[in-house]
Amino acid sequence: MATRKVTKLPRSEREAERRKTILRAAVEVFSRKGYQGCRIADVAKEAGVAYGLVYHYFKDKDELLGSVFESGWSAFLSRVAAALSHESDFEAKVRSVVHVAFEAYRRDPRGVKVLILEVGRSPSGGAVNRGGAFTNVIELAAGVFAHAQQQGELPAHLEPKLAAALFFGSIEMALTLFVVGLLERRDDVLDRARDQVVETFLRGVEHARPSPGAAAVEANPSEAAPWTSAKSGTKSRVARRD
Amino acid sequence: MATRKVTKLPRSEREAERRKTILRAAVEVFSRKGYQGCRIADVAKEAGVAYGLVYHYFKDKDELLGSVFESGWSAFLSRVAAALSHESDFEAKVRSVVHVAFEAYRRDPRGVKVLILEVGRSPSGGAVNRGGAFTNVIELAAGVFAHAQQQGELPAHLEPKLAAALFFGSIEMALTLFVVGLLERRDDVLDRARDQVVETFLRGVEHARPSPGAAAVEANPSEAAPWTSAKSGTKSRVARRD
DNA sequence: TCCGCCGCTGATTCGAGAATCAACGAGACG
DNA sequence: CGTCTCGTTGATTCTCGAATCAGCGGCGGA
Repeated sequence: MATRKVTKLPRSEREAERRKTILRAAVEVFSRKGYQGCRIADVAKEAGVAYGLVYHYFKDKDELLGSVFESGWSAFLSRVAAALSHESDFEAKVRSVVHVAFEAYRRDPRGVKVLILEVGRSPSGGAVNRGGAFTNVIELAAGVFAHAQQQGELPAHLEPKLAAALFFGSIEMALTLFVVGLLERRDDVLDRARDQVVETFLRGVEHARPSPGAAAVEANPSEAAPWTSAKSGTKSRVARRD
Repeated sequence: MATRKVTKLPRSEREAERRKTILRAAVEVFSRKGYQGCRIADVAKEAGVAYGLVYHYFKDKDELLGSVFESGWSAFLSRVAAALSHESDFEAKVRSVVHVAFEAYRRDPRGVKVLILEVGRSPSGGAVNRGGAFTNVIELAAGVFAHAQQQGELPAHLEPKLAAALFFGSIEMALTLFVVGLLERRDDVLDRARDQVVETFLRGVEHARPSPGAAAVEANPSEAAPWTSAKSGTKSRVARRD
């Protein structure tokens, strides 16, 4: 968007730029039509380039979609890894990973949607090793849980891989609520949801604590039930376009 | 499987039987190749019928796949509803729904895989109203949670829909572990996993209690860590073929 | 036993979209 | 300023699978 052809870029940079443009367009189309449903022609049109150019940058459809997935997923993975390395105690780690996931969604709902809707779902034949990616996060997280168990921060009888699955399953489905529009994509809603995910995972539904500052809200009846969006007018209508 | 053509059935019943055969075949192929990836020819071959017959029973591909989804999903929904109506207190409801889900997986892994891999994931254009189905369960469960809140069994500050999402997200991802082969599909593993799902959801990872009878196991070192399957030969290479 | 209906067959048709390729022209380089 | 390179174009070709349809034969009824 920003750079029109006005700015002269050296050959190589212009090329890399093109490639990224196509990749972005692919994410866009992919998020609308799904892995199998999208046509190369759509991607080309979305990117504003000729049909054939897509094949100049990517061997075939599989490679294109593979790249889309790859770049999104590795970005997410590295953010998660970074978050984990910044924190030392278990609760903080859990909190920061959830934070990363929600932040990613806030930043790029489309991209997250693509990842959510495709990871681990689709025929084993596909070029993209989604199954492998799925396995990776699960095992990364499982390592964290196993470590927490050794530190005595977590009951020893839990299976770490399963704990990891419950963790990411919660995050994924929570984000799915937003993706499908059951919850409104609004900052305050996202924040409270994030807290509830963390609390429920750590302490269970029965003992989940309210979001920090929720007490204040509790005292103010007019803002009492932010979930049910009493006054529809406020921000409402976030530009739905998924 | 059981009935060959030996047993003479009245016309109408034979037809209904055929229809079911095709539906079953569709589930099978569908679970292998995915919604978009499967070809009608595959379904016909799998069912052992002529290509054209598929079109005799189903208007087109979409209707076929819609029926597959519909029948599986409605069966699941009614079991869930039944389970809910049998129990009165909150914990029991949670436990029994998880039980239903795991039981469904035990009975028909392929079918569950299809539901898991397709529900809520795919372009909104699809004939099947998967999104609607997804919304349905979430809202069914949300009702249960809201009711529990009124009974004081659950903190009032939780958003019921989100709680429902966390609940089903946990179940789904737990089953996914089995579907992709990260956990072995064995009765004892399934049982323990089921308990851990319930416990983690109700009380959180930090306070999840061991499975009933785990204490007994705890006392017996040889059976100590069934998760990590000390003796390697046991689990290893689960016959990946989903 | 014979007739006619209709469940069933699978080769054929048809369209959609993936992948190719020959040609064009803008920038690089002398 | 001319030429050459290569990014770019989009019509063309080719593949693959959805949907059709004309006819066959098993089954039930008379």
